[in-house]
Amino acid sequence: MAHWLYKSEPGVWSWDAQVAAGAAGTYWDGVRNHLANAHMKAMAVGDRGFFYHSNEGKAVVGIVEVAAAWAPDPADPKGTFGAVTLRAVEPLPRPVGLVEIKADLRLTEMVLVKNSRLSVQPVTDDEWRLICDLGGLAP
DNA sequence: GCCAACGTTGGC
DNA sequence: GCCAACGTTGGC
Repeated sequence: MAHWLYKSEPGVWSWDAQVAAGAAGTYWDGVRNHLANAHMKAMAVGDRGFFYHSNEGKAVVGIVEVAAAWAPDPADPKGTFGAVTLRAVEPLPRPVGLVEIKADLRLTEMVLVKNSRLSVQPVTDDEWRLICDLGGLAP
């Protein structure tokens, strides 16, 4: 099963808001980047991902999973862009900061480090295990 | 608040 | 179809 990372500015949509949305989850709309869109199209229900706070916090704070597969965004007249539905699974006992990720020589190839602007990113199995470990979770 | 990196737009 | 200009993102 593939792993992913979703960025969100906590001032706009925070981890707490995601948790409050409950098991039904929320439609991750607003993505207008083709690569991010393609990643969401590739997701399967049940795929897990990291929830990352950008700008403020700058840390992986929790785990989410895909509750519903990609569907076109009604707000996009062309139907090109869409999103999956995400629900919160559990918080990281210890958030893993960007500084910590950048300092770890095993994580230098992470998309978060190499292409920090991409809002939805793939995460390798190794990266997944490492960050879960750093965050105090069993992978 | 600045600026680098990236994506998109539009003129040619 | 190229590429310069512009807007946006996000780290610092």
